[in-house]
Amino acid sequence: MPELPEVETVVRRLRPQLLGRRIVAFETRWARNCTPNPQVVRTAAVGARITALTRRAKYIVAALDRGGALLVHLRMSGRFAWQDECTPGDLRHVRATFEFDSGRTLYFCDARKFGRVVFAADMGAVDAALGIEPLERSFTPAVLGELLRDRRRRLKPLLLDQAFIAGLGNIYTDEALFAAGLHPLRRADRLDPDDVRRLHAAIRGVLKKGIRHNGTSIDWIYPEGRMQRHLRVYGRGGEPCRRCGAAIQRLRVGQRSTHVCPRCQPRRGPARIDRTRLAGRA
DNA sequence: TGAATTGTTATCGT
DNA sequence: AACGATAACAATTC
Repeated sequence: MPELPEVETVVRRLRPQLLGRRIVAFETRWARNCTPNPQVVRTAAVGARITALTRRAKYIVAALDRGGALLVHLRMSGRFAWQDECTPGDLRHVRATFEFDSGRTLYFCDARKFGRVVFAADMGAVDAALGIEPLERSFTPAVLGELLRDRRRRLKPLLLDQAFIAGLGNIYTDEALFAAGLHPLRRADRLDPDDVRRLHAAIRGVLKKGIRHNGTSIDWIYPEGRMQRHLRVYGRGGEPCRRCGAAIQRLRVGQRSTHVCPRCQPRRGPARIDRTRLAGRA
């Protein structure tokens, strides 16, 4: 399930191959995946040149010289594969094809058909619907603190909300909360400044590490990453915490499997001993 | 056979 | 009434 680091890895690999290329043909083999519809996407795409290939949240964004942008969301199982490099597995799940003026054809393969190909005439509207980019300079501890302050949701579903912060999925959310020592059920507005600082550093830390390792491999869907060897809690239910040895718990939060170390991530803030008050009572 | 996966949407409750 | 929680949904693999 590609998240920010996996999408970033895909974008970086594809960028030199797609930049400046003109799309000469587009076909979809699964009309429902085209937004708003296949006709609009094809009309916008065919004949257009790609002037930039970037990432916004978990979207791959191809800016077009004729205006607007082509967006691809991989969702659960989307992958790109060049026609001449396709595996038999890819070939079974081709949902859309892009032919370029280079003569090569790029397949969008997607076993579960959740992926989306979107034409956005106004990228500003897309942008406005998405939360802050955690790796941009504007994402500071102070900004995160402000965003959290007036939210009463539990941390885990809030961090997964793409309109709140862009790019985190189940894996990196669990890893970030562990790295910050915060329980996924903690309420957003109950963090103290030090909690916020640790969460900010943890989010950026796990995402950067993910990108450095080309993302996390997830069975056949995304085989190229190495980040899975560095996961501290995700997928480790019942195994000992690498930091304290306690058994990692697997729970369900907002219909998502959630992994937590009960000792490193207490449900309430760490029990700090207030010595002045103890002294006063004695 | 059912559990697991993502993000959006609809619905219900506070 | 706005926000939060919850369930359903799309489709497939192991």
